[in-house]
Amino acid sequence: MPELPEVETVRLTLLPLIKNKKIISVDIFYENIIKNASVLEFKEKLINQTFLDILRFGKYLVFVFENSFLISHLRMEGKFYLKHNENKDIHEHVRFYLDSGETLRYNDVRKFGTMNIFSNISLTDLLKIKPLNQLGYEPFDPKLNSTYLKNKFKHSNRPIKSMLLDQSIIAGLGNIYVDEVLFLSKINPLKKAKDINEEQLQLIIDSSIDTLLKAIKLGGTTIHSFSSDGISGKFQNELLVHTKNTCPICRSNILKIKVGGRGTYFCPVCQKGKGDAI
DNA sequence: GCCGTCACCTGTGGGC
DNA sequence: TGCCCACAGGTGACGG
Repeated sequence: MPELPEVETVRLTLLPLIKNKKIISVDIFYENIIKNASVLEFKEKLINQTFLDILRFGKYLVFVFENSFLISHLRMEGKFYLKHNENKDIHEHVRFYLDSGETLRYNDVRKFGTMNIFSNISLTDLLKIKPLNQLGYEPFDPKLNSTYLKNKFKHSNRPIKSMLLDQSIIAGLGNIYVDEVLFLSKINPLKKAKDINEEQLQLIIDSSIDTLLKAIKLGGTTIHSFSSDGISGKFQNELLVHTKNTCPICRSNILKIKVGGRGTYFCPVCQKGKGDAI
C-alpha cells in the first residue's frame, strides 16, 4: 500500500525511464480511474505531450508536461510499469503509448487509484486547488513543528493515530508508518490527540522523519503487492510492530486492534499511557 | 466544526 | 473441493 516512501520510490524509478518521451496515444480500459475529465478530454490533453518531470506532494504523483499536469494517486495497489510487449494484464487500466515504442501501463488490482488531468495552469495555481491544496505539511517540512501540531491537536478528542493519518495535517504518513512512528514515540495509538504533550509531539516529528528517510533509502515497504516498475522495497524487514507478534524491546505480545477502522499494531507495555483504553 | 461510518474494489484466507 | 464471507485499506461523501 503506497505511502510517501513508496510513492517517492516510484517517482525516482520512473522519471529516468520516461523523461523527454512523448505520448502518442492513450488507451483507457477502466474509465472510473479518471476523475475530473471524460475519456476523450483526458486523451486530448495528453496526446502529443512530453513527460518533463515527475513531482510528488504527499502521496500524490504529479506528471509534468508542457501544457498539462497529470495528478495520480496510487491508493492501495496502484502501480506503473514500462513495457515493450503488447500483452495486457487483467488489472491494467490505463496505457500510454510513447514515441520510444514503449508503453507506460497503470495497473491497479483494486481499482482504487485516481487520475486527474489539468491543462493550461501554472504549478503555483495547481497547488491552490483540490486535491493538492488539501494537504498538510510533510514531516520533512520545517513548518511541521511541535507548535503546528499542538494547534491542530489541542481541541481534538480523536485518537492520535487517526490524526496522524489525516493528510490535511501531515501529508505522507499511512497506516504502516503511523504504527511505526507511534511505537518509536512510545505513544498509545488510542491516546487522545489533545493529550499529547509538546515533548511527545517533537518525538512524533523526529520519528516520522527518521522512519520515512530510512524507508525511502530502502525503496519503501513491500507487504502485499507494492512495486514500481517491478522493484520491491526492503523496509518491511525493518518494521518493528506493524504485522509483528512480539515487541522487539520488551518481548511482550504485540496487540492488534482497530483504530478509526484501521488495523493497528502496538505494544501495550512500551506504548502504555494515561487514558489508554487497553 | 467534529467525528464516525460507509462506499469504492478485488484477492486472499478461514470456516464450513 | 468448492462455496461463502470477512477482511485489508486511502480517501471522499455523508449524516448525526
